[in-house]
Amino acid sequence: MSTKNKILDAAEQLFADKGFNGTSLREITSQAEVNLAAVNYHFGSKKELIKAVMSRYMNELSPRLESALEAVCQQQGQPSLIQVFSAFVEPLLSLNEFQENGTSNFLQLLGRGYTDSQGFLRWFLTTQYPNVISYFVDAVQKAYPELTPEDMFWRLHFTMGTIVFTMSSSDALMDIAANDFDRKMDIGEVIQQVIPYVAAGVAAPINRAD
Amino acid sequence: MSTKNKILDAAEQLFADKGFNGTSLREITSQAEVNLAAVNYHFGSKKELIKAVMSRYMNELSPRLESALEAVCQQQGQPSLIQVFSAFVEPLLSLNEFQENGTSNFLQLLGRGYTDSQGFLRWFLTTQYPNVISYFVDAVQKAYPELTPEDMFWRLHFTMGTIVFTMSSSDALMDIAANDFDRKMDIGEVIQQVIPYVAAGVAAPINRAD
DNA sequence: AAACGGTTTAAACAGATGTTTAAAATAGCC
DNA sequence: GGCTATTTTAAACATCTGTTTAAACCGTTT
Repeated sequence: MSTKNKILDAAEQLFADKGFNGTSLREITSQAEVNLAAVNYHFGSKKELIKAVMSRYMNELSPRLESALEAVCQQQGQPSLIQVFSAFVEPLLSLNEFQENGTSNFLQLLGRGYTDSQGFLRWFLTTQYPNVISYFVDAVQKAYPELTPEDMFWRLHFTMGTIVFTMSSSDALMDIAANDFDRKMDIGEVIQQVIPYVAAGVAAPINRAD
Repeated sequence: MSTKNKILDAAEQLFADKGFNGTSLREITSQAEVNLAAVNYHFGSKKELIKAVMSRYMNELSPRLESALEAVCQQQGQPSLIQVFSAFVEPLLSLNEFQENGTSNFLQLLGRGYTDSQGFLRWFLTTQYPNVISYFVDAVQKAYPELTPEDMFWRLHFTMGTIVFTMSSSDALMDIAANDFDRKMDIGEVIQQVIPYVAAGVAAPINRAD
């Protein structure tokens, strides 16, 4: 395994667990068993390392996501919102073959990126991977044509929030659920739990009474 | 204004903007125009300061929240989920009279607390203010009796996630909305937008097919 | 006026942070 | 083997972190 990949793997795990600000380069390099200076040699800076960790996942995920959403859009008849959201499941779960804890790590990183470091990661994702977003918007548009662009905007961000936030604390939540309900869930089951919720949320009737 | 309150005000604003880890005591004390050592003198440590900032809001909010939820529970007839969630609106908006940007700041702080510092704030809130949560669970239970405790657990956390996550990036989202749709919203309108979404999410049909 | 408790202050503390340096080690190539 | 370019290494860098210290300050009480 190359030094570069050892750093990426260690950084990914630590970033997911403790956030970007909460993880030092020394923690990363000692877990990766490489020299401290290797990060700046291979990546230039900590900020570039964060981008590299996210890019590795996005480059794996975004083509699968785009084709899955495309398939839903192009199937004959109007797709349901459940179908649109379900299109995410397989690509997301496939990250587990790409990397250990891949699905969970990626979603946690996404959550971190929205709140840590003044949202520069949100800028990075929306500018670097605009296709995923526009494909998704098209799919939802087809499934729920009555939704105005403005309502769509908000509901997509609510959805993003639900997913990302849930996943960023999914480990803690799964622990609680295991204790309280005696049922051990994996990340796939949590995703299955959240889909009806977000689908119903997006499909909620529009309240123009106010 | 006392030194203690000057620190609390400055810390609140900075914590909301940049997170707990992302804000140093020197930033806080220089914005508050007090000496650096004042934080440790008055609060003991940074961690205690964080608790104090949150407590100031929770002590203001939780009695209002409890009585609002109690009122919804005790009204005759079965309350709707929209009513349950709407019970949060007035208490939350009342924070704006208590403090400038109070509503927005508090919700952002809540969002920070879930992801920053390994969730110690989640522990703090659930142990220090269990009444708010149990009142809320009761109210939802009444509004949607078919929901099993396990599904309830997940959907309440999805809801928490939606709210908190949306609000923690509400400033950025409101900016985008103002640009794209030429409509300036305030925090109250965002809350009104999110209520149908979370109400429909919690009310979603249970999928036991898997 | 003196003594006192509470508060503020400047300074220093020890440790952690991201980054840079220059020498050492390693690899690939003629 | 000898040369070159890439990579690794230990050490130092300057800066920032939360916290502590001890002296100074202030209003109150004796």
